[in-house]
Amino acid sequence: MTTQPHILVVDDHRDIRDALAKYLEKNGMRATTAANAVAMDAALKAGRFDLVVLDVMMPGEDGLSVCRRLRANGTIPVLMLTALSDETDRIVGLELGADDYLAKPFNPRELLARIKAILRRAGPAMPSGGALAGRVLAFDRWLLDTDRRTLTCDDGADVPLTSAEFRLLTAFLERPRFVLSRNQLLDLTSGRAAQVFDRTIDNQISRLRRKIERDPTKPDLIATHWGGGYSLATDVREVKP
Amino acid sequence: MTTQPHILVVDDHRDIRDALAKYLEKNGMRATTAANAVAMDAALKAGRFDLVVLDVMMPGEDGLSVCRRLRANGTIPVLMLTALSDETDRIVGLELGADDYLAKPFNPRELLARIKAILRRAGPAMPSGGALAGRVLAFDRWLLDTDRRTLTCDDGADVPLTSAEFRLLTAFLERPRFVLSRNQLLDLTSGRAAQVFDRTIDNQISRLRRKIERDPTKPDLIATHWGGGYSLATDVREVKP
DNA sequence: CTGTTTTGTATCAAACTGTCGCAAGCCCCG
DNA sequence: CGGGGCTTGCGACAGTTTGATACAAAACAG
Repeated sequence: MTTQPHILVVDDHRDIRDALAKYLEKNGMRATTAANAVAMDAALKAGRFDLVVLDVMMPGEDGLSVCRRLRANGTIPVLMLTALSDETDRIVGLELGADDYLAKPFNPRELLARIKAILRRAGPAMPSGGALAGRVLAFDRWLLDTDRRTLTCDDGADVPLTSAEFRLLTAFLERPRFVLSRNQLLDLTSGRAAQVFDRTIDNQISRLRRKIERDPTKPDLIATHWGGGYSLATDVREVKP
Repeated sequence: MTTQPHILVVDDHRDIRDALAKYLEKNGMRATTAANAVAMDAALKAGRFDLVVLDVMMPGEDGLSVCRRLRANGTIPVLMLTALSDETDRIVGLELGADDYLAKPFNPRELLARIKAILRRAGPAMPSGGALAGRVLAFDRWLLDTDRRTLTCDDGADVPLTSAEFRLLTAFLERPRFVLSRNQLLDLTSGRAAQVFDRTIDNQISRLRRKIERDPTKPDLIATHWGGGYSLATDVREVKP
């Protein structure tokens, strides 16, 4: 596997959450944690994940409800955890669309094995243009054709984008007005974690700005948030294909 | 799923085997049974299956051994059954490549749910060998007749494809919008692994582009993913035969 | 206003890709 | 059976793209 799989661990117990994340990271994966459904939604919106490990028993929105919601909105694989060894509960979870189910207390090695089994199935099938494949998006005075990866200006000028620029722009267009940290952007564009002094994203922002900003000196479209990251400072609408 | 999934049930107990097959058939699947590893091999050779339900404890070749063999020879999903509830056994099965594991005695409803969960993942990526046989596919402004191996343009022009070009194009058409690495493409088109500096796929992509792209200088249909591979940047629809 | 941290961008080396040309292999046909 | 034409794999080479480093400019803290 060239890039590490990214796992989102959702559990209300901090100790379980952190231990699990640490164990996954020790075994060649990237892990992010969320304490409840709300935090999970934020994380999903902000980053790209390959699988969600979801505790059924949580205060706030129930794990089963969350699972149904995830299934309705996308295809991200879900592995459910529960303190109950109740069979009915297990079946309901699977029928709601979970990909697997594990009863607590569990052996972390088994969890890892199950995660790998699911990823083996789901992994190789990654769509290319993200959720935007085949669409045409309009923002500011630009039109982005996600198939041809070209930007067309109001005045008819065609600006070609490199692969990295396209992925960066796409990350923004999927989350207009949302502030994304360098880490998140690096995750979204190349699926890797940032190194200590990583100016990669700064550079790509700079290059992208040079192509799409009216005046790259005073950026309009991509805003800098000091100490925070960047955001797309305009709305995006989809053009009927 | 348009056609019923076809399940192969491998268990040495006739009563379990038959009851399971009947239950699966009552729930919208096709089921075939085999009493041991030898019978399973015969069945796999004779028909196309979507999943194998495999008992671990069998006279003759052991279920774990069978699982390892299945995994080595292909990608068909495997769900293991066992009388033991031993955790180690379960983990070994998963690490050998089983997609899931269920301890006897089990609730058939849970088995069905797990089968569906696996198929949901494995389903979209159907085995390639001639999945397109006898069909006519339309994409962009082209029509590909997979039987006659001819490519016809909107304007009526007939473009002949070489064997390698046809296999490459087919690989893309079976997985529109999915990024395929050079390794995967080489595997799909000629079944071999890439060498260190292997420009074979680059060349074939170049040749294919010259035939199907409007402007081979600025490819529209086959997109390059820097450091990743290539993808078909358009949808594919099947034309009624 | 001064020192520190963060950001923007130029520059460079390395990695990656597109394409050309050649040679070996294959097929068809005379 | 031999020859010509096509197909295919491969090395070579030039042009892009990319990440890292370096340093100046900008933003912030007191």
